[in-house]
Amino acid sequence: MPEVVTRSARRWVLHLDLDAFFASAEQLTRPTLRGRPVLVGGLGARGVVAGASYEARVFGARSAMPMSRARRLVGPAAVVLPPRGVLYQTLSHTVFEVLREQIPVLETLSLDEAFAEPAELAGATHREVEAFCARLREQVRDRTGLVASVGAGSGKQIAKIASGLAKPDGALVVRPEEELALLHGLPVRKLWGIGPVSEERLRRLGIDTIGDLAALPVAEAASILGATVGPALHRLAGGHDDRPVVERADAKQVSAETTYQTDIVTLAELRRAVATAAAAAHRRLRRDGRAARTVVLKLRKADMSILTRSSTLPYATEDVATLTAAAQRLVLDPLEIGAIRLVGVGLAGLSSIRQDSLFPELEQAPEGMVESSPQLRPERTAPVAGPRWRPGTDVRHPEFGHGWVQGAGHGVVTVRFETRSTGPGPARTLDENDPALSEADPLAGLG
DNA sequence: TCTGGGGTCCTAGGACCC
DNA sequence: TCTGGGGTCCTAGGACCC
Repeated sequence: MPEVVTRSARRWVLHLDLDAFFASAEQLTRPTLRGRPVLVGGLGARGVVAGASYEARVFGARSAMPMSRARRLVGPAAVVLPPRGVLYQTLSHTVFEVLREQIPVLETLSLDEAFAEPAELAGATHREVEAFCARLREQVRDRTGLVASVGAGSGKQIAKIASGLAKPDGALVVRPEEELALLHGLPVRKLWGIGPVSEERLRRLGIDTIGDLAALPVAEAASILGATVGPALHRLAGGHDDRPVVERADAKQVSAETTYQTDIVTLAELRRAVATAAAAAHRRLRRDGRAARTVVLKLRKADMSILTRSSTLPYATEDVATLTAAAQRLVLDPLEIGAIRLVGVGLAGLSSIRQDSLFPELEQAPEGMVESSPQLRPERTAPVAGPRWRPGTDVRHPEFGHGWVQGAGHGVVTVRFETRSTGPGPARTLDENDPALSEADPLAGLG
């Protein structure tokens, strides 16, 4: 047994969170959008908000809200854009790189959040931690143009709560002697791990604040919230949080799912949708260089209930035909179970069997040519007879440079020519068939 | 006007083995 | 003709996170 080092040094955990990340990334690369209410998310009838700028939040728009509702709240000034995942991933990567230059161990939670426990802050004073956080925020802003808020405290829970309170564009370092009072005054829902169901269950019992939860006997917390989660949350509510900050492990599962504009009602349609989802999930599997043993089919019915079926193969494989066939064997007939709005395929039981090949180009064979029928429109695609250019698309013009489509229709397309460094650019209306106009890489907007 | 997509972890029952 | 207990794997569902 290694010797246990008892440290009297005060522990400081940081939580960094980018402010309105998706919307800010749009405003960064498309200067015209700065100061305007931006909604990022699905554009179709079943779309939801993935990110809302602070200008849009003023009207009550929020993440996870149906886009139609957010649109109505914000009104005609709303700028609605499809997500540009590549851009967000690239910016996120840069932000984490900046952080890693000073903090070697980083626990990323998502594209826009990370925990850190800088060794140099062990035993630091409140003032020193504040200075450190200020420096981090400044560096993120200087190097990426993005605004991050930072929270700090003696553990992950308090650090995360602090960053939430620090938003927008702030930092909050909670003194150890102030933690309990801060924690106990907050509603239980603020505790990481208490969602709508647990919140309601606690509310019925008159437990509204984190302080109320902490005052409960552990056994009662366990009976309300579960034998594992209950005691864990009870400890957090009492301010006990010694969970370490560790690098994220490899993903345990990859998946791909699509909500369709109109419900799937026939077996033939469902089979095509499963093939599409399996192919997309397989692309992720291959990108990660992994093989999968378990295939999970996920169906969301029209009533929003979720049905899953899974099957485990005798060995892990990266073969798309084998994995797709396994998914197809799990399919249920919509005529029997009812209309289906979402189809997903998950691949689990992952192992990294990828070996370096002498002839890697031989493995770059084209994807299985699986296409959804014209009737099966995923949420993200344009209407069948829509205009040639979709709003939000990145484009390039040899004379005007990089830009993005603001609107299209009636044979013309309006393009805003600008990037991060140009400042607000001019809008030009061009013929939709203008041969000089071509689709461009979203990352060109970072120029 | 309804409710995305990508994940993690927990629970509980049954099969199967020793 | 009765009867245990532990461990592991698999499956299905559900809560929760951003």
